[in-house]
Amino acid sequence: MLKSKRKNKSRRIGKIKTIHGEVNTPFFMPIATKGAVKNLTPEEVKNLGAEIILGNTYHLWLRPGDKLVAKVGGLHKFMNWNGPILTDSGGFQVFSLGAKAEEKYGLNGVKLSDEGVEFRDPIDGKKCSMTPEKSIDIQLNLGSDIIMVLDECPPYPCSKKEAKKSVERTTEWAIRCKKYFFKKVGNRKSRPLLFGIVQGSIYEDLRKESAKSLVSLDLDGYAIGGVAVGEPREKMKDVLKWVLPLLPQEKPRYLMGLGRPEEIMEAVNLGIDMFDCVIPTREGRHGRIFLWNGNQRSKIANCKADFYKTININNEKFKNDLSPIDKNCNCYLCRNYSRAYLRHLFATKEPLALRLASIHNLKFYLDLMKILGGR
RNA sequence: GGGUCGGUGGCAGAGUGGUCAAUUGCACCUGACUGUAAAUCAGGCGGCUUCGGCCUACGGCGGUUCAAAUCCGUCCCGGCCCA
Repeated sequence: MLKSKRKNKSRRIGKIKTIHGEVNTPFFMPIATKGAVKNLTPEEVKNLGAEIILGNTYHLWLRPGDKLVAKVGGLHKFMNWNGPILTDSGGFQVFSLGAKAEEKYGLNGVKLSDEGVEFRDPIDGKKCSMTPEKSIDIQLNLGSDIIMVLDECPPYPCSKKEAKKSVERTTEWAIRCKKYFFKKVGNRKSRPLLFGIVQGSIYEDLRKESAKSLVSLDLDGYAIGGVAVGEPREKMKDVLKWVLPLLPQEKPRYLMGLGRPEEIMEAVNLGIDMFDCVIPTREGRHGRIFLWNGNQRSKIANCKADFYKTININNEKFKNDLSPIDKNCNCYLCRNYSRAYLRHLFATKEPLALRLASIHNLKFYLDLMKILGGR
């Protein structure tokens, strides 16, 4: 499925086969949590160079409901995206809707047990419970191409005791997911892929234990989760160095939720194939724009982190700046509009600002992946 | 002309003797954002500072008081009512 090329021994270039077609690695998945990449049409996302997107089990289960999506023929049809879709399992919401959210918003968070997770829907307060089997069911109903097992993503910092517990639970849940998945899928020739998620916080033995037990399950691919949750950057690199050698060469590796461009570059160089992150779209909506910095290709080839910079287009200094956003970019925004115009759109809260910023930042990320993949 | 209510920081609008350089909202400035409860959130927002304070400010001027955005007099300006 995957082969490695180039001088850099760890860096890999290959393809992943899914029901909805092949995807070239390394790749970045724009995030369509609720069945839409915010502010963009699927056609636009595709034209920016995205080959695969990510949807979320938890959100789509609550709204509009996986049954409805199944009824109309799956998420692809429902949202009019005919490329591959990876669905996250809902495990991350255990983390993101957890204790911190409770503190901050005064809402009930989540209750974890060996059986599964009990959530309270933040929008209407309704109690919902998620189990490994339910997560698989939902993802199958959505028609996902790459299904993630339900995992427990602990916050940072996390005591070793808690991290150990979460690894054990994540492994146990992965076993249940696999069992249930194949019970449902049977021997179908064309079936979704099922990925495991390595946890273990910043503890070497736990990370390794997690990776080994998941690898023994012989899943279709492996993700590394529980990173970029507040730990020091060096720790994240350590995690990759501990885990990656234990993962099978021929199977895809997915670094969940990452990241900043230089983090992605570093991770690709260490042997990661798949990424997803809200940064380009969310930060774009907040006015942060990613810009290429000169000879980006050679800089990336030389692993230099200064191949890009960011600006906050809201800053006053751009008020009268009639120059293009990024003269090294040929996206719709950069071809047609000035910095002053984009700033004006943000300042006056014109929705077009969000679209243009999302288009540009996603193009930046997707172009980065092309360069990293030698495409 | 008479009566009446009011004039507060870019705007709106609190405060009605000391705890007021003055609540709050908007605007403005800056920052954060990593498997999206996120077009969100946080901080700043008179000037100077050796960071302890100092100076100038609640329409103008003049008073009362140890002390006034707050009380009194007067003038200017605005809204409403009566002639």
